[in-house]
Amino acid sequence: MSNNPQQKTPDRIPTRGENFSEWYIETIRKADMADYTVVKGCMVIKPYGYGLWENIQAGLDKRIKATGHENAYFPLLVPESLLLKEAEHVEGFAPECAWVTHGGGSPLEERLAIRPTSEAIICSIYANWVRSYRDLPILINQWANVMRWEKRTRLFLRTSEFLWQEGHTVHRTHEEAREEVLRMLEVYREFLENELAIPAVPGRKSDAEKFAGASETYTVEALMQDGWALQAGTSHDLGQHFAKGFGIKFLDEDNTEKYAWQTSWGVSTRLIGGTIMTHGDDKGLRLPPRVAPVQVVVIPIFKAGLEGALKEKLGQIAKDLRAQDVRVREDFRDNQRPGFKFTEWELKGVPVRIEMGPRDMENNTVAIVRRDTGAKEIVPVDAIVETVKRLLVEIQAAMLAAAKAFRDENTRRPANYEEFKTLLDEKRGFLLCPWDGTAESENAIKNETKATLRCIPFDGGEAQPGDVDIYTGRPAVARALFARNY
RNA sequence: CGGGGUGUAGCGCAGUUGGCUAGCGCGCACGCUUCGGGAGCGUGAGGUCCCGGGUUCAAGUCCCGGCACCCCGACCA
Repeated sequence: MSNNPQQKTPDRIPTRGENFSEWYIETIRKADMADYTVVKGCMVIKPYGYGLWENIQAGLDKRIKATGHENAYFPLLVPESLLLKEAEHVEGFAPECAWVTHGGGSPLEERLAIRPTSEAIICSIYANWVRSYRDLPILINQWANVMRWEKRTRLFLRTSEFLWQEGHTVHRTHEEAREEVLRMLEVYREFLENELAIPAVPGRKSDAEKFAGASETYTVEALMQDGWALQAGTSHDLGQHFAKGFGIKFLDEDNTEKYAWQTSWGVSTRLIGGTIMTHGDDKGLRLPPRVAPVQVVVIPIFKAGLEGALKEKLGQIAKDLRAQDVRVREDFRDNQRPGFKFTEWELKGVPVRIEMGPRDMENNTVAIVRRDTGAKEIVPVDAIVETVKRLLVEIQAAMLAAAKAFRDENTRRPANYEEFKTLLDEKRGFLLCPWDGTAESENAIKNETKATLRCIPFDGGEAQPGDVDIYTGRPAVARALFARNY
């Protein structure tokens, strides 16, 4: 629906400045990552988007296993009676549940929720598994789809069905559970930083923003290029709430029966949206090399009579790179011109492009172009592997550095509420300010400015002497990060 | 679930006070010439005009009802 049909050229994406949200959607679709389907909020994750997800999965799965967890799989359907066992939990999730009411043509005796998250089903099973303190801890993760009936959906950021991993652990003591919660939050933070080049801020959620049924929720909050915050991952201290609701009890060493302590933690395909909004530019995606489905694309510049020789030469280069575990795509299509291919692969965010044409053939060189800066260098063929490997590392580091700089520049400390509102309207970004710890203050700010309390950061979240709440003026108990959020 | 907008070829759109065989650009197929930053020419394929009813000699166009999607708000990983 263009309001300016005369000037809108097909197949080009809007700039981020013109309309960030349109830029986001168009980039995803033009880069061929995802598509809409007939069911509202249910998207197809196309191979290129799924390839990114697979790389995210691989990197995270490795870390989850390295911290002692195993994968398992629990059922999709949750009997309503199980969902009802934890009061706050059901209150939080019931409104967005999809229900199965019929099976094989007959009404079911009890309707079944399609899991919006798996605490209920998993806790009901854990209750059977736990008898003794010797059965603990239980350290299980699952990769699954979940469904939440969202009123307003958006590719990758908020879809009715989405993919995620959810860790569900059971512990003997609260201390052990708390360590687990913080350990996994740190896994997320480190993963985001080192794989996705997203510098997220770890911290604790306020009571109002907690997971339904948790004692405490911890989060890693990222800042998108439009100044809106994105909750990138959460880790919950579930206390004994679910253990009590589902009867997860064990006989401890001292021969007394005790309720277990639990955690859960997850990240979702939303990370794909976060990666796009952190790094993309007006040419399209920019994918961090470590997770890019294609790290290097090789493109021949054909000249009559040289097609075969160019393909052979580039094929060998691709092979040499693959031998070093570089993910390479050869674009040998003869129905597209080089310029078209350059644009297309830039749109798809491939970190490095290698071009070879007649001139290079003659000189035994290639042109290597990096996606993040556009810088081009001519490199002798026998230096390609080394150059590419160096560039992939450099690009990853440069992307993280740029994202960090952006986050830091856009984290501000308003001196008073007036400045808070002005900064929010004019600059957006993170606003770090003293908070009195009450929902009253938090809600008032939310209602008046649409900024929510994203977290009390681990680093910088302590109240300083003399700090007073940015809204109420009462003595502050912490410094909290506020932002408008996705 | 409230406010606004839009539904015409795969995509982006035009279509006059109701009128003839529903158009244009891009893309797609085929052919030739091309290829170092979105190629040119030629030929061609492609349509339940969102759905259902109504008015009319005649509906993409007017009327009524429905549906879907998008944008803006309230709820959320």
